[in-house]
Amino acid sequence: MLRSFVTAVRAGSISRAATALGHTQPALSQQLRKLESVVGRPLLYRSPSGVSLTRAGEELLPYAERILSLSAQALTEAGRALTGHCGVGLLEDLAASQLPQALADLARLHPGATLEVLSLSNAAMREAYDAGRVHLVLDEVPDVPGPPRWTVRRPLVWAIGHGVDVAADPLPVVLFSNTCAWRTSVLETLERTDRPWRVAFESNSLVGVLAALRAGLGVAALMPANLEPVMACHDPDALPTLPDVELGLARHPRTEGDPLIDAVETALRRMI
Amino acid sequence: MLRSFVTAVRAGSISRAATALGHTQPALSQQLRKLESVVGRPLLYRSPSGVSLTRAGEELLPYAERILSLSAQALTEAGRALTGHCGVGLLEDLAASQLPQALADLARLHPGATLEVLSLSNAAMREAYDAGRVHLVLDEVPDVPGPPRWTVRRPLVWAIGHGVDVAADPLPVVLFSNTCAWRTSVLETLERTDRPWRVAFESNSLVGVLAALRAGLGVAALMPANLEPVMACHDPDALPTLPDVELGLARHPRTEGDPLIDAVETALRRMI
DNA sequence: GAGCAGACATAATGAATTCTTATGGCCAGA
DNA sequence: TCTGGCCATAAGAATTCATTATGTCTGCTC
Repeated sequence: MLRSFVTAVRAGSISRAATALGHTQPALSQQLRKLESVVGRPLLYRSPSGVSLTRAGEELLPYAERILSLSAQALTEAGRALTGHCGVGLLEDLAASQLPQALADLARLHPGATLEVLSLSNAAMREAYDAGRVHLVLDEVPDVPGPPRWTVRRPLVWAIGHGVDVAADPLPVVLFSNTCAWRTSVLETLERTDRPWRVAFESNSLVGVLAALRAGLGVAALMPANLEPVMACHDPDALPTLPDVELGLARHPRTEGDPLIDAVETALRRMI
Repeated sequence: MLRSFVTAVRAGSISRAATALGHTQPALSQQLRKLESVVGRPLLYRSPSGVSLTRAGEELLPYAERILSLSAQALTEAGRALTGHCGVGLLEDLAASQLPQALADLARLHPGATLEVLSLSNAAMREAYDAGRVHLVLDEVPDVPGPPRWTVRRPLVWAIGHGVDVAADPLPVVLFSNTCAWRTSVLETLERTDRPWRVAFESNSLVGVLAALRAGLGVAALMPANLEPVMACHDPDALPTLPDVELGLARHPRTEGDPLIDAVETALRRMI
């Protein structure tokens, strides 16, 4: 039931979620309706182009994801008693999401294991990976320090700073100043649509970008997980649609067969 | 499925859990068996006197409780957008359990509300309650500052300090030094069974008691939620069985009808 | 503007899962 | 030895769940 909800939101449509889950569209449609009757209010806006979250849906989503991740971990890991150490390198945008919390849950389930999450610059990340201090790296595909074992595509969305006029000309844009791989693709998107823009603020950390948004300095491209609901852009035509980003996971070859690293890897794959 | 597990553990037997959930004993028996097949290892020891936790069961239990509490809250509270303030007074043994975490989850679901959890001495608690700074108090029945709206009975269990010999004569006992209502009932139990004992350590905080146990200073009576698995007493005949404690919830009359206080109260009732 | 494609809703049938009733085994206490 | 409490198992009944088959709406194309 919660799985249906989360999948539908991620897929953007009930039909796609249904095929993703290996079911039919009416089955998902019923499940979602039932979930809404349990909650007592609608969770999704239905439109001929797909579904989008209502206010109540936005509040439920993080809890649903947390519950699913806790369940999956508790049911598959309980009593396995893994030990060892695992270093995980994350893209900063992912490190700010609820992914580290889920990793913390996993660590608590295995008191004999230590788990370390860090997000570094590309160069430092590669160095830590080569040195064997970081065993798993989840990052954008061009930047992963090794052949990706699997990849996922995630969308980017616009975040509108507090009080910012979307129609402003030129458009004030808040950017990551470090060499973020989608920095260029965002700017290319703006150029291609002949939209005048200016750099309103640059920061080399996500919290800096979020602070600039809260201060109303401009708009920025973020992953949905880092988007505060009040900053969501509700008019799809106001700004050009952004390209997806492709994330990939690299695993250090020396860790092949390590049960703890296996567990962390499948946890990451499940939660991303 | 998880609900069956948690209820069975709390009830101490599958049959009692079944009636508590309004089902029959074979139904629960099947559910638990299925859960065990999902996890891949046994969660409960079955005996003609009831059930007890295996190692894997002990690990799963806190996660199961967390998942259930998150689900219940997310499904009933999503989109209600409560505001206001609620002060909650807890018995120290409860404040150390996972109850505050669940209250924190509730608070996160209502960004417009503030929630404050504190545990004070009986006198200070009553004063805060009378002054209206604390709106809900969950404590032992003799100590609640007002007529309890509902009560629950919870067992006490023995915690064996690290390396302590249960057969020692006299038995070294670690006690709360503040006027804990079950201090006397524990000592009465020992007296009644003609078991010689001595006070090995007194502390006025739970962390002090736990530290003394870890240091191997003696045995102590705790609520099961605060019992670290390694300290569990596995031989039911080694020490006399302890009486239950009766907890009650008092609610300040001025808060009647407040939706936020309503939500917190039902959350407490559900999780205790 | 007619037709088409994609997306969601609804209704009814069929398949699974889940619960119940009925029964048996096991251990403890009288 | 008998009785009562507890758990396990088996088979039928009931409920839930998913599928197939439609219908409606919107947006897009010609």
